[in-house]
Amino acid sequence: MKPARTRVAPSPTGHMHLATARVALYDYLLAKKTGGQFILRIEDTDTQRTVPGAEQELMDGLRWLGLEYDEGPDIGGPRGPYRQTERRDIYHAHAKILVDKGHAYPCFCTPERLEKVRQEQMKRKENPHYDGMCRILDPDDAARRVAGGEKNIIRFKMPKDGQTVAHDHLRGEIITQNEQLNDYVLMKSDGLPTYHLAAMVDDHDMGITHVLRGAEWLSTFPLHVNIVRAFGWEEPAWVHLSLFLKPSGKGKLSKRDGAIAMKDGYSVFIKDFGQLGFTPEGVNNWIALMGWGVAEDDVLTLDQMIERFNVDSLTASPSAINFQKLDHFNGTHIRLLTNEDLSARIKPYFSEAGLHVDDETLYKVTPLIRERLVTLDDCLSFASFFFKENVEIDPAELIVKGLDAKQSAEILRKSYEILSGLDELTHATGEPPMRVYVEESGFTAGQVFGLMRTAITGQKVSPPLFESMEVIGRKTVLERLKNAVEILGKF
RNA sequence: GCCCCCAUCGUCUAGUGGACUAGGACGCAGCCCUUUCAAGGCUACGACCGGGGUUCGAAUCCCCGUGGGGGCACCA
Repeated sequence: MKPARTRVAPSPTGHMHLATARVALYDYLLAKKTGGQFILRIEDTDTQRTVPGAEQELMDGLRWLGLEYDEGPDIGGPRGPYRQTERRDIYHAHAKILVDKGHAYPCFCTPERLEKVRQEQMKRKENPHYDGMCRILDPDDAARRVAGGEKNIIRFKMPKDGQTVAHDHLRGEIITQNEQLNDYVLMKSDGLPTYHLAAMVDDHDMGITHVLRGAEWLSTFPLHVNIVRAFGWEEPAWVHLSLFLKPSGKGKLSKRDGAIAMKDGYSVFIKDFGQLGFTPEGVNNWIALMGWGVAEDDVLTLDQMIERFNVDSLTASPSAINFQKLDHFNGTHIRLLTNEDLSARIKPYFSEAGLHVDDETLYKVTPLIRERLVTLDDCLSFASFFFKENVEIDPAELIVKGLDAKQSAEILRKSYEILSGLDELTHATGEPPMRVYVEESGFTAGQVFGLMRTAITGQKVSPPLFESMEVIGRKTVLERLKNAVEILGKF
């Protein structure tokens, strides 16, 4: 396959969300697979909706995911600029070409008139559309009015008869009766182009070979094809990706769903995932498989995805997002990390919680919790006690089911005695004598070890007990046992 | 309302006319392992939207329904 040039072209109007990330992922995979380039282009022609910081968030998001682009607004490239507001002249020149060729025309209608026309059409139960008032103007007259400074916009002159046959890579031919199509606006009164013109011009100008975009563009697809053909350009391969649906499957996933997801510790915004303890690997794997059919072995790293990727195996039907699957992929990829890597990744969560973490201890703790982590921040609930001076114990937790305070105290006293008799406390030295004690005492392993766990870790759930004690160290373990006995003594 | 797209387990999907008793993954249930929680292993449950064609043969091709989704801006 020839090297593909792909692009992700988001508009900086809000937080970067899942759908943008997936388009970018597939763009990236296709480009890397074929030895081509992946480009970031900012579509900021709606100056009203542009929000400060959104562009930076997009760039940060792509980098966090590991989707390094080869060309973009901040790094430049041979086909720049990569911000549409910096390409005004290009669009004006191209709009003029279409007008000169008779494929577009100036329109002098006011927004007020347009609104009135729309109202009347709706009253008559017609489809709202431009009524073509300026389409039939004499081109020379129109040109004179424009030259005279009269306010105007440029509309595309859509063919009135026949049909448009457009080819979507995943769906085949999409045939539209031209009478269904509208004379869409190409150039707005603010002097900036609409998406329809800007994207077509840029994709051509930047040598894009494959246009991957959301299926919400399918309805204006025939328009776009007509624009490209009016210029006489070769078309890219059009790939309309299936939409992401809300977890319920009811309706397209929207930015508003972010707030809902956040309550459960999830998000639809890329910026949040790191904070929530998700890894780029997990997120990539998750979104990759919504819309891309992999028969088996679906745990994939970016490199493995590149190897396996194939545009033909993308799916056309919409997919409901499923956060449980994100958890699964996240946990799986965490377990795939090396000890050093995982340690480095969980360290910030401890720091943010105000805990001082020394690397030596951390390297010993990480193997103990790695297979228990679903998200990186789970490290806090499992391992905070390793980095605290004292643990807080709920006295009620020290009374194990089936035992009274006296018996519990006895177990802990005996444990203290056994462990304090050891020169060294490790997993290997600590467990055998305790096993013997369990055997001889008649208490169950669950009772004895459960009590010790509470006393030493302050938690009912923790990493394996003896491994944990080894990390904590003999001195601290004994202190905590003693402390627990004292607490029990107050009963 | 009009136009367009889609349709396999609850969810993501494999399947491109015979190898389908329809495969995998998540979730769910059970069992094993086990000092807790996990991880891991095993097992179970679970789907071709309906109706017509085409064909010796259809999950797979065609048509019609139905359902779901998207779009109908001087937004992208």
